[in-house]
Amino acid sequence: MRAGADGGVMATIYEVAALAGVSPATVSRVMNGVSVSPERSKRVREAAEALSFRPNRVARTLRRQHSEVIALVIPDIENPFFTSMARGVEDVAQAAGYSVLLCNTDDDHDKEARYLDIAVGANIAGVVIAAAGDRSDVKVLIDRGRPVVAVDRGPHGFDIDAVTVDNRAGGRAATTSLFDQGFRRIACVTGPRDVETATQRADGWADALAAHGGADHALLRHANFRIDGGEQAMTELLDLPEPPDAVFVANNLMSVGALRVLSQRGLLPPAVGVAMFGDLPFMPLAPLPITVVQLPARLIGTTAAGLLLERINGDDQPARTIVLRNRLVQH
Amino acid sequence: MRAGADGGVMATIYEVAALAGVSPATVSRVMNGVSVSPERSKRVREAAEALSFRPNRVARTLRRQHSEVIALVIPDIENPFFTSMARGVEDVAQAAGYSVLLCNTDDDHDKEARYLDIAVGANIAGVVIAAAGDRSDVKVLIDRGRPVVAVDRGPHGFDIDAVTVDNRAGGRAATTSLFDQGFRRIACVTGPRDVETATQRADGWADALAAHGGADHALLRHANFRIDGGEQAMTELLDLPEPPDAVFVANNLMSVGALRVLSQRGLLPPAVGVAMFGDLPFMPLAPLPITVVQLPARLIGTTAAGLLLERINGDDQPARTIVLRNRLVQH
DNA sequence: ATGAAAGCGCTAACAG
DNA sequence: CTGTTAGCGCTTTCAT
Repeated sequence: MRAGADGGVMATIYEVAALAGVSPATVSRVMNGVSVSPERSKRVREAAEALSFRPNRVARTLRRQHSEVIALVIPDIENPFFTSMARGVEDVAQAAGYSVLLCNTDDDHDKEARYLDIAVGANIAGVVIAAAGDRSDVKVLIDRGRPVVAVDRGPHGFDIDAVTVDNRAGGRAATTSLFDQGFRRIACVTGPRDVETATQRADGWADALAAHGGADHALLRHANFRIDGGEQAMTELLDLPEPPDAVFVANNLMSVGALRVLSQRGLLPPAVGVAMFGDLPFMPLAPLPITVVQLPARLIGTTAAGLLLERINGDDQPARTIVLRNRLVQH
Repeated sequence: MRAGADGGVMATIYEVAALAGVSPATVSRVMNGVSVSPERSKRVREAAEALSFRPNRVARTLRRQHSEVIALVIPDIENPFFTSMARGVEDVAQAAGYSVLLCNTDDDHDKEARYLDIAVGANIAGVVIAAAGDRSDVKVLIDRGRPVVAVDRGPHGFDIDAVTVDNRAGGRAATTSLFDQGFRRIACVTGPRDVETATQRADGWADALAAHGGADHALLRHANFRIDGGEQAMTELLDLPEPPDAVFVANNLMSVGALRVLSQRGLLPPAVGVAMFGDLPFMPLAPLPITVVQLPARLIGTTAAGLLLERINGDDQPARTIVLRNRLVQH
């Protein structure tokens, strides 16, 4: 036994082989379930147990040129939408014997690029990515033949698998619902201009109002996709000379912010119309009368991980885009 | 260039060396910031750029016996407390050039053990772990000299660094606050018996009531640390012949469940007293009159990651336990 | 079914 | 400062 980095010990396949009186190749075969005589197999297993041998995955990866790790690249690990998705990815990956390397990009293209470089260098089997923006560059992976699946938002200009929802239709449905409830000055709080889900959802809002004299673009706000973004945008809207009587908020966290502001001003639904894209997480109270476009976050994750595993296993059919259904719910 | 796993190409240090007209060792030195003549250094950099070379971290790790990856082992990635913590860990790790391998154990000891085995085999530099239970076994890591830092809950019987909060004092303070508000039949909903944070917080509850005739243990409930656990326990309590007039709930998600049940029955605070351990995440409304023991989740993460990095860098002073302050807030 | 041996890409002595 | 070389631990032909 040799000393490990910090004085620990790491039994190798050679030591197991020596103890079991077989060759290293035989140990390798046993560890990988390749046919070995029962008698030797037993000796190997006992020797491995005795030495508390753990196969060195680093060496294996170097040799096989392929690791059992996938990377999950998301912009905000504190957003419940992405954690649900992460959970879905993790479940599927784990069941297939893969680990998940978590990459929180914070919507920062540099951080994202750095992570993708690491993924390449680590011989990652594949990547599920919710891109920081339209122009995220997954070329470094594609060039090396690593499969990539886009979720939620797609990096443009790459012909890769994607799992999304119909953002525009969702925005339209939510807004239409507000209109049907009798609201007429319907505002929209959406995300950054360079995030395609944000613009699509806002387009849906505009669509819905087009039939009724058109959307008033003074009532459109772009904010970050966080709570403070929602607070700020909602405050601005309420301070307008002619404030809206309803609002469609294009993501879950901004909805929290918007509702906080409304709540502070005593303007809770149904006094004012509220529709939101994505579920309000951890709502502790009996439901407010709010219109919600429910996103199948976990399903997005499991679906994406499934596609990725197929690609990892050699599937090379043309790129697919899977559009998952979002359900409109009236609380 | 050789074919990669899926037909991609991966330039090696040898190819860069050949193109730059230097030895592989020189390329390695350039990539690692070891002194090399400026002229050669430039040639190497250009060659690397031209071949879009990415150093193979797998090979490096095999050689160095040490990777720049730490594992974060948590029971529930969908719990905002752990995601905040994860965020803290990730920030510090990333700043120090480390990546984070996310391990979601789902409170399952087998899953946890499997992940720890993987961590060992992957030559992980260290582990931050919120153990699935008291008896989580990090021996496999300790034996090999890999540093481990416990957060939130500590696996017992190991002399390792830990970052915690004072659970008992928090439980006591929250309960005392309810008593001071005039409530007299104060129930407690806490987590599983084999999770030390759960029992400690319940002990705090018992402490607080000891001075006033003692706690009524018919009002104590153990549930899982999830929303449904809180719902179930709260329902049971309210259905008691003599229901409580207040409740101390020992974690954030169970509080959501408890409040949902209360809300459904029209029993919102201040009609009934509510105190909780951990912040209510994403509260969309103006604050209810609730007593909250605020946990510095992110700080726990950054602190733990800091300790871990110190250990990775060779610090071998005796194990430390850092107890972070939790603040009592009246909303 | 089993063993011998080469080599995955990199780093770190060691020698110059 | 620079090149040569020997592995890190494992898998996988290729023989046997």
